[in-house]
Amino acid sequence: MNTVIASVVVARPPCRLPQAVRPLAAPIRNDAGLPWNTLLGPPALSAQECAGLDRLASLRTVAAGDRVFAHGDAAPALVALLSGDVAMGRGAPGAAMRTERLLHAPAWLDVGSAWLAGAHSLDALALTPVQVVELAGGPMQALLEAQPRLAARLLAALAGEVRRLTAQVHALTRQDAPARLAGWLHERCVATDARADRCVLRLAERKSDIASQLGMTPETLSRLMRALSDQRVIEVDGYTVAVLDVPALRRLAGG
Amino acid sequence: MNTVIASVVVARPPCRLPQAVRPLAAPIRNDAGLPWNTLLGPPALSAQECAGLDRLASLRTVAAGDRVFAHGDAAPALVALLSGDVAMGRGAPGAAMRTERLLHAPAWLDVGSAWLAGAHSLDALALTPVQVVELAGGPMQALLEAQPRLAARLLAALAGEVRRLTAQVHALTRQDAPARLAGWLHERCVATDARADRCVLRLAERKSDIASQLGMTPETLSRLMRALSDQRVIEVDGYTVAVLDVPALRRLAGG
DNA sequence: CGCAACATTGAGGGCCCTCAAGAGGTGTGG
DNA sequence: CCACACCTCTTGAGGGCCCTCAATGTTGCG
Repeated sequence: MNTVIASVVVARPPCRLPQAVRPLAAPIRNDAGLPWNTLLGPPALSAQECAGLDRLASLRTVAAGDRVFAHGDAAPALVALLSGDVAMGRGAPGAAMRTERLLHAPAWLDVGSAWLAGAHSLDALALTPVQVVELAGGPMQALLEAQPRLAARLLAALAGEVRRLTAQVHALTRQDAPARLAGWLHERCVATDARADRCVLRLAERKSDIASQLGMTPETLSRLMRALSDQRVIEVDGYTVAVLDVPALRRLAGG
Repeated sequence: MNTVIASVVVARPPCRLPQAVRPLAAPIRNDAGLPWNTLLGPPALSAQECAGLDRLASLRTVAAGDRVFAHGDAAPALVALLSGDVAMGRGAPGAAMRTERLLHAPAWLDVGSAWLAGAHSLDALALTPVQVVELAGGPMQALLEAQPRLAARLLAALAGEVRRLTAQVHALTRQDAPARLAGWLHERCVATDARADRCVLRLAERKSDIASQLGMTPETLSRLMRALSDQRVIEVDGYTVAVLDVPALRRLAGG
């Protein structure tokens, strides 16, 4: 008998998102403008600055289930996500990757590594068909000399990453699982409406991905959500979470 | 009777370090050159770039036990440590602060917040008499327009922070306490001598600070060190750790 | 209808924290 | 000089938090 080990691992989306959170197939932007202003935040860039970035930009598409890049890969360029969803994490190739962060376009995938002449420190896995833009490090450095104001924007982008990561380290070392979940929910509430005492959140990702980002297991997340429901702090219906008592969340988060 | 609440809290070093790790009183540099090259790494800066930074630099001294800055303070400037030791962490004023990171001069204390027009996200507590240099954000931005190459150096500094924090988040969410300790020791060995199978480390900080940075308690750290000793992977004598088996450390760290 | 993926719930156990006591080292005041 | 206070580290006992494993329910798809 011809025993051929033919288990070719077909690249495919690693997960099936429930209908409720499945992202609508976002139309790929084919019009001229790349979303620099969204990536770099206000104030708006000058036309000259946008043109400079456009000239350097190199587009690439990645199929769902493939990696945009892998940890350890040389990182010669800044990488930003133009369309689609990407999970950042680390895992052996072929094996399931544990998501440490989930990004929806538009967003930077790696705005730092290129400056160190180093390697990406995480894997980036396309969850949907994905389009990314890359800005080669060397030409980018030259562009900064012509357009020095761009540098401040990139510094701000990196500084934001530092702030986010610092907060995450603090949460992981100083807060237990209930406090981390309360903090995560509270942050989302504030982002929706800074003053309201109640708000409604729609979860845009699988609960197991949320758990993974919070450094806990899906089982623990489920139990904690149940506990918050029992305390009447939230009401959970599938992927819709109604927050009934925002101050209680802040209290539970320890702040 | 005149009951005067006279318990003035005298600012003093919050801890007593054992002689073995107590830093030698480093002479304050009063000579002209500020250590920009050490802070920003190779290649060396041009004389013009150094002069530009010198012009913006504003020195400040902080007594042992005082805060260089507190979390939530407005951060109008980049802050670097010129001499002394500083513990970064978060804690109520007056209360004991849990160290999340310990820095020895020269090093950046906060190279990011100023770009966000935001606030420091951690407290910085002087453990020894400390001298810091501050570079105001606005003038700094102007300097970058005159000296665009400086921007790349600052981007690299921030990118390094991002890489370090990303690794720390990964360790905290994906490794248990023994693996984190093994990884920490292994990293120090590699920094000392990349190829050797054994090396000797001198701990430059209290073990409780090491534990705090690794997200565990001093008791757990002590037990783990004992366990590694029993396995003949390391030998501990006070603040001297002799690593007998570097590959075993790498294995225990899960990589 | 069967299958696959995700979420939920329960039982059990291991890791690590908390609390407490004691040893060793360092600075202070008598 | 020496007793004492203070800080740190170590070691042990106990317990709680959260992970692991397993079974079941739900939803979407072929």
